[in-house]
Amino acid sequence: MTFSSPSAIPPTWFARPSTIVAPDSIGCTLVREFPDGRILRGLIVETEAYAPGDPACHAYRRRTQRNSVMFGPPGKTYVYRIYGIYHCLNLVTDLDGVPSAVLIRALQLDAFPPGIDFTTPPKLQRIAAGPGKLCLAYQIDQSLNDRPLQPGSPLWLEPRTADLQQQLESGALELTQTTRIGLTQGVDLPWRWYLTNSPAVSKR
DNA sequence: TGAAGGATTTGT
DNA sequence: CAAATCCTTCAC
Repeated sequence: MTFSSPSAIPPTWFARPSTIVAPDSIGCTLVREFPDGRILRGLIVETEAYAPGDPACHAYRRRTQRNSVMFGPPGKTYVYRIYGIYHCLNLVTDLDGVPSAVLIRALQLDAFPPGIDFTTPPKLQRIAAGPGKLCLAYQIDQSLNDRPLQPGSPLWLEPRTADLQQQLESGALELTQTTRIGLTQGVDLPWRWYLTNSPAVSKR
């Protein structure tokens, strides 16, 4: 017997500009279901937006095989390999035909991920502090590209808890908006957001 | 068909 | 600051 998760974020939620979805994603939970059925959850604490007309966006020049999923409907994964070593996870956003995405840059995990040997275990708060590191922890590679973000898939999102939402509204928790990291173009666009003072953010 | 370089991370 | 490492993208 299977039930659709009432708390999963629906595709329509992603059908907005990446500059809106990116800050809205902070505080949501990224859920990973491994092939063996184990579930891992992490709070999204850092994101970046990539949008049409943005020279740093992979889809800036034209549609290619790699970036094609960004041109498609929202609510799917866009995973790419970076520097031949790591992977990065994006959420495809905005309307079908509008190439844009939100890069997930850091997660605050609630448990150590399975399947990884830590000879010298780092702090739990730093294990998913960075886009490449969170993909290692979540075992995300290109086989998870172009997957719907919904229960039954390897990855999906759950909304902010009422408590966290209230903390944001009351100012007990805040978002910091600043410029993106590691770029050579579009360096001045303030399209990076993170949960202020979170110990799991990649860089401050 | 070849060459340059990248939305990173770690260690020197 | 340089290395690791590979594949995408663009130029010839």
